[in-house]
Amino acid sequence: MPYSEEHKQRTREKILKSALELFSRHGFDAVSIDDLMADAGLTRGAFYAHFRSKSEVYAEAITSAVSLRRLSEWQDKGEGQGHWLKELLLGYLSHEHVAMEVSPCPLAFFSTDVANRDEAVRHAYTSVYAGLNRMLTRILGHETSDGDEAIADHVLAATAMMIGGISIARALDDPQLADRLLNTCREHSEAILATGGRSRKGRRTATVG
Amino acid sequence: MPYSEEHKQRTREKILKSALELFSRHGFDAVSIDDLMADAGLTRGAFYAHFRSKSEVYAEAITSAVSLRRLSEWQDKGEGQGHWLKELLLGYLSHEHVAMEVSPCPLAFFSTDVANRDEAVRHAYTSVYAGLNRMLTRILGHETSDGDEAIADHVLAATAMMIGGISIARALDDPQLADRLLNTCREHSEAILATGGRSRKGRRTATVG
DNA sequence: GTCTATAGAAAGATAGAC
DNA sequence: GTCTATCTTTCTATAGAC
Repeated sequence: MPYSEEHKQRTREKILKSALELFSRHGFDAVSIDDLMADAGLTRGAFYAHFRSKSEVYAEAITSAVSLRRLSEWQDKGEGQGHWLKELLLGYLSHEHVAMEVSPCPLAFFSTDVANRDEAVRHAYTSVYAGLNRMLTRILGHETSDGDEAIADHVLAATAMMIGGISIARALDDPQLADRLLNTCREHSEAILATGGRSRKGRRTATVG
Repeated sequence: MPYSEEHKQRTREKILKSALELFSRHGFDAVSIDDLMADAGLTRGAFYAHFRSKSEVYAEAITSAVSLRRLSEWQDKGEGQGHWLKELLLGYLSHEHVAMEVSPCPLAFFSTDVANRDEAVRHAYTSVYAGLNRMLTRILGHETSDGDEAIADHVLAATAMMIGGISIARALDDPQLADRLLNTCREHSEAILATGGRSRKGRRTATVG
């Protein structure tokens, strides 16, 4: 065959990178397969050698976007947990993230769009969301006896504030208000994560499938 | 003229009601003007006697959806503030809201979609969002000397968690996880609103245009 | 104000050459 | 694997009758 397996893999990743960028910037329906493939440096026809449908590439973009690996590396840096947490929140709730100067988080940029898509897309979103919260719970040392399947309630609340904060900031046309929103979400979510839910009655955790 | 001004107004409100419902359920691009007008009991052609474009009806749907009036009434009920707050959060972060059995909040259901639309839409979203936070700040009695233009930072953080929580819950395909998410967001946002930001350094507030 | 008819553009997905 | 060509559907917006 004239194209190596490795070449196909590289092309696939190029398409997924364009997908994350374009779907984040314009939404699912506003991006055509023409747009997507042009951004990846190819044409329409090549698309279907990699994905069966537009919906499939959307789901794959969600799954492949979140580098949980990177989150894992952070915890092993040996730096203080407080410092690590501050860095994470500073990066996530930042103007750079709103302006997409860094890789956008699909949990925030796709959220309302995902609710309107098919079951496979919603499942991909759920997996990534649960994975992120599981990882954060573990890194912060708040896991229960259920092992790394556990997600702490206060982590869910904190990530909801983070995702909500950046989503709203992106929609606002008032930079000053967006700025205040990002700052206060950063402070409050840090407080929630740092206390480890200890300030709340019954530090409840549970497992998810 | 064969149609009274009152009749036109009623038709307009019917279209806006359908717009909120359909745009919430399917997203901006997935709703055609045909769909919208059919839901309102009319046909395509009548649309342009009420709105200049699809984008305009979207912006109007955001503005007209949020009944700040209702929020005002609540505060005058004379019931304890804690009880009032609990009711608000129970209604907002509920399955009924996710399932759209009550009128959906465009701040949550439109958020990522608004970021991709034109300036008028983003301005409508910003106005409604600022108005909600201003109102909550005032009702909770945390306003500053700046008057009712003031928005308290902790209110911004709490509404971000509320909006983020319901947005994510809607996207998830795991009802159990969605349930836990709604509950923990309710508890945490209530805690943030109830303390009035007193647990945080420098209870900062500022004005917005 | 509301209707039907239509113009004009663009979309998702497939077919077949290379 | 990637290309161009095309089928088929759907959309926004306008025109003109009532």
